[in-house]
Amino acid sequence: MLDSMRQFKAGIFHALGHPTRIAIVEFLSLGELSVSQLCDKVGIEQANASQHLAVLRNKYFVETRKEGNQIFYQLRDPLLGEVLAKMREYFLAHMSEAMKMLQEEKKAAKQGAVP
Amino acid sequence: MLDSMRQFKAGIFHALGHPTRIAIVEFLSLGELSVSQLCDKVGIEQANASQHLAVLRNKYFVETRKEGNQIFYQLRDPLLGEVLAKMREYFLAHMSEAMKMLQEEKKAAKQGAVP
DNA sequence: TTAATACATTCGACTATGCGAATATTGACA
DNA sequence: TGTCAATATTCGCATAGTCGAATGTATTAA
Repeated sequence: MLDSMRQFKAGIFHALGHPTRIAIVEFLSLGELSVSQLCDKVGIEQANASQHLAVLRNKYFVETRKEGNQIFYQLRDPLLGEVLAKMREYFLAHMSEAMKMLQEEKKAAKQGAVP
Repeated sequence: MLDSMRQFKAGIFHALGHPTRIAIVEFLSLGELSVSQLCDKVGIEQANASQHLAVLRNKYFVETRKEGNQIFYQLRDPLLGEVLAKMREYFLAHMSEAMKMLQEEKKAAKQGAVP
């Protein structure tokens, strides 16, 4: 049972563990958006957006409203915003490390790009 | 730059997006532990533990203390505990959904197990 | 120095995830 | 009805993550 709970928690984090989904959640935290609006803002293909939205739906992060032809997504619980706010605190408190990590990621990306 | 920030955030969530690492963080939140102690508590192989600890180290979630032959791990920032506490609130507020998700995961696991 | 212990890293196999292209579904409207 | 527009799903491929076994590296003790 404990293990199930951990699986649940990990699932939550995992769903937020992709930059595109972070972007989606951030945009939605400002208000509801249709899929095509999200595609524009985030800058991704429609199919890809649907896939990421499916992940967020499966974890009950978002809910949808159908209006004619299109579907509007919005965040389901302001608590999620608070979690992200706590995360922001964490980011600020560890800004120097954040920068270090970003540097390292850039380095790794460059190495990967010159094979 | 915004994108880098999102990558950073996603990296944080991603690092917590695995049940084994959740377990590790939960045990460490009670106090520091050596690797072998963690292996016992979590119930995983030593190599696997090292791999997961490497992920947590790369994200600066944990810090280490060497004592003789062994290495003790502890959480690095109580803020992380607060993030997890917020998450706990979220879990409690969505308990019914959590159960639903667990049911679905069990179903999927059973289907996968009878090919 | 050698042997043993504790931890880290690498390796190979497997699984999962992400992407765009193609395809399906649904609703609006002529 | 047929067609278009918006969204979802499926498919094939490539990449990344996970696991245990094997190997590497320190550190302690004999």
